[in-house]
Amino acid sequence: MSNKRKKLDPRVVRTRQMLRNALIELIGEKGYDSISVQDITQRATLNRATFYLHYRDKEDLLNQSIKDILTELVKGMKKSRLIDENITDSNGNVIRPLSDLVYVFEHVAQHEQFYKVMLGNKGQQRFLFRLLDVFVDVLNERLTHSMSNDIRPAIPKEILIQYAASAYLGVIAWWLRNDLPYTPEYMATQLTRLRVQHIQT
Amino acid sequence: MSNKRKKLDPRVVRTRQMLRNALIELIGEKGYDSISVQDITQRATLNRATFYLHYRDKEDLLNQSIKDILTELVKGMKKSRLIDENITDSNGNVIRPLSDLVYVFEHVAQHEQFYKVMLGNKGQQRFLFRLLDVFVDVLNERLTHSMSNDIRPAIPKEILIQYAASAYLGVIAWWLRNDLPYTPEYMATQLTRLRVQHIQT
DNA sequence: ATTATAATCAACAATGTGTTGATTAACAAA
DNA sequence: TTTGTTAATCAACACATTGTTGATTATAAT
Repeated sequence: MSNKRKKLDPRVVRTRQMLRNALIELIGEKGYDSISVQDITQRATLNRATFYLHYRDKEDLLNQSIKDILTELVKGMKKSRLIDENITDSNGNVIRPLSDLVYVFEHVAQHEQFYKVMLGNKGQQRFLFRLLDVFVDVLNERLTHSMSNDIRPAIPKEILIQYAASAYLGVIAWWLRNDLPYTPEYMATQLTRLRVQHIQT
Repeated sequence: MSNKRKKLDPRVVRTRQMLRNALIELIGEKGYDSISVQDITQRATLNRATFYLHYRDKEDLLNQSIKDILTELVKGMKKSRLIDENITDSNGNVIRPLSDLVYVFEHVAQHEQFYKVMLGNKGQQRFLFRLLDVFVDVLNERLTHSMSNDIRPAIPKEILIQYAASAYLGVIAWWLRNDLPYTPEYMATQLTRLRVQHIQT
């Protein structure tokens, strides 16, 4: 996560981890709004004053957590994308999923609780939109790389990207709501299939 | 909106409307979380006690507003959908948009401030998901009506629906963020085009 | 004009906030 | 193991927000 010039007191690490876990738990239970700093420290079995030693308020705590998770996601996707080719066979059928999409689902599965809460009914919309931005960026890169055969009537690129990025997000949220009923590979394959129908790889 | 057995004191109507407007304004300004009942009544130039005469808390106030808007949306979409045929020409090209989609964009434009706030960064995720459900329901109806030519490899219907519904939602949110750069008809046409690429009308 | 009810106002206990200063506990390095 | 450093605890603080109350004023309907 965050390297602050080599030194990091284990007590600090422990405390922050406990606060974050407590926050996520509580958001899932009663929603972000009705949580007090008291609630968080109580759940984390820490003194309330300790909280203010690390974070300005619960807002601050949440933002830190979001930042860490998304940094990991972006890094992982970039790494996965290096090994991407041969998505379709000679008939244009999808034979394997885009590897960065697979990574996304694996990453989400690994942080299931966090994503379940944040992409659920009681989550924070800020996170949802920041995640959307990650997908938008990725799609933007892909689309600028491959603007070849334009057969279909022109749909503004921006709309196309928003369409697809939101669709990804929605499918992921559905996957979480249903307790990950399919494997990451399977999910990524479905999205890849839907993708090639309106975006030329 | 809501007809409560004919009688509705004009003072009540006025008060509730002022409270709702104040809430939406404030959500857009500083986010739902940091709003106090005091803030709301102050903005609405009403006494704080008056608030509790109408709503249990700010949660309650928000839920009422959401309910009213979505009821109007669903009703309008149902009405529009009665006049739906001849979407594509003989070549399969989209010549006009699905009429209920046009209505959606018109409705959103009419309540621009509300949707801008609720589908923006500081909005409430609850609303987003309830709106998503509206789209899911519509798509579900459509898909059960027309399960004909299955050429492509099977993608679970539920995934397909979540994909499309989320995509709609995302495009609408984008449209709002960019201050409605296209007409409702144009937007609906784009979505209709994207639709026919993976869902057979 | 009279009756009903909505809105105002001041006051209330209860809860949460953010901060402080003093104390105890845990860490890292010699 | 001892020692200096820093993290965590605890009690206490002034302050803001909450939800409710009872009495009063203002507005609507007949």
